[in-house]
Amino acid sequence: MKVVPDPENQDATRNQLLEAAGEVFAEVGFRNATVRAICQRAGANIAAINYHFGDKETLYIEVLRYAHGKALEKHPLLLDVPETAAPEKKLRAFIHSLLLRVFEKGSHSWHGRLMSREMIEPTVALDALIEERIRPTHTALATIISEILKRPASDDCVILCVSSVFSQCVFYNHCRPAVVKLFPKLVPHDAASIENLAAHITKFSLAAMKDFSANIK
Amino acid sequence: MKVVPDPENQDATRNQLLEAAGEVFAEVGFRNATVRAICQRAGANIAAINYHFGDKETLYIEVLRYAHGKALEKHPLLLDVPETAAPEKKLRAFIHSLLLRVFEKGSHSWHGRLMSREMIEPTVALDALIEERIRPTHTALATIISEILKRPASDDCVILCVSSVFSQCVFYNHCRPAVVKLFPKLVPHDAASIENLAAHITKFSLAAMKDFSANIK
DNA sequence: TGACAATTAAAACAATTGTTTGAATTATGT
DNA sequence: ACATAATTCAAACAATTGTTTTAATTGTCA
Repeated sequence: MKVVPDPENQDATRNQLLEAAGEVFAEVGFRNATVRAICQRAGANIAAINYHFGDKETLYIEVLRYAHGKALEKHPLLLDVPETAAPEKKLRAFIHSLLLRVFEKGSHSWHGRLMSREMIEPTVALDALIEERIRPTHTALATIISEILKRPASDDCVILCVSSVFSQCVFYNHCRPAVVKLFPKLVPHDAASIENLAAHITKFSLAAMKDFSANIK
Repeated sequence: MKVVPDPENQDATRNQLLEAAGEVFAEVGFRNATVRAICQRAGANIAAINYHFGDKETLYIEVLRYAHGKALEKHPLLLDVPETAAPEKKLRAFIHSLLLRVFEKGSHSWHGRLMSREMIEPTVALDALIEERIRPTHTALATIISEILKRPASDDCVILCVSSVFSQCVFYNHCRPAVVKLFPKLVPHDAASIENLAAHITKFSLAAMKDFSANIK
């Protein structure tokens, strides 16, 4: 029987495989990633993936789930903002948190790229990713914007503004190579510049929506 | 010696390879695309790619160049707007043209996806793509926004707004699977709905920037 | 027509892929 | 300490990859 003596070192190779696979998948994509490269980076044997996960595809699905949990655990949807705060403050916190995930520098900087790849080259893991991760994020943003525009969250106008705000944040995830090449100084490099970018997107969007709620009859 | 009797049917297989390769590369990416699948779709022999292009990578570079030319030929940067028009009208025309390329339905609908892939998984073709295609596009947009904000095109504020506008358009290129799944009715399906989306992005951005130019000292 | 270049065709090549196998090793419970 | 389950390991497997080769076919000009 399996006993659980030390949950820390439990399944050590399994966790190392998840970490290594996350990096490799983010670097070269699912199909281009070789199990040999992953196992080598994890310091494991070639057969380790099939033993612990069954096959390469199951490993990929588990990696997405793993990265998902780690990312939201580190940067919750809203940072330090009470539920009763003004929607404008919530919007700023939401944008800031999303940008922190986009520009994550730590050992899990690969999880953003992993999501971008899943958009461009969907796999069987996409549906779960959308339902478990992206939809809750959009719902949270839609709630905030619904308050700002004073219209129901299902309103076309709210949905369009959600996309407008969201797109400005994930833009740096999907077009990083171009942004780095065209506007190097636009790419945040530390916490302060991430906050600056969050300030711009917040200001830009609030100004746009202020005009919206004023002009719409 | 090679003679050129009929420039239409000249290099027929070569063109068929370019078209077929464009579709396949857009569908599954460079590494996942097999020369067998491309040649089969082009109705050519397995060895045709190596004969006409040398190798698979050269074919890919040629495909990007080919798609680039076709796309801008069909949808110029500015649609039916004179050089002397108001910058607000130019902005609307620019956004509309960009969205037309993003939602292109014709036989070259794959070229947008090809660009998205190049961002996520850069190849040797990326630098040329940025310099020959993306930089001119951004420069055109920066000129328009520079007029609207009445600030030099090199101003940080202008650059940030260029990104804000641009991101709202290409968002539908990079996150199509999620948008289709989360807000199906948001995805334009004909010329009229593309124009509606262009109207929203234009209105959203103009409202934001109007506030910008008013508040910045 | 006949010689020669251009193109197409089928087959085979070497390299790499994910996966499986079966033995060796380690850890665990009594 | 022993028996048993869990895990690791090296080797090999079958399938697929881009490319090359060599012959057949087509087209072109003298």
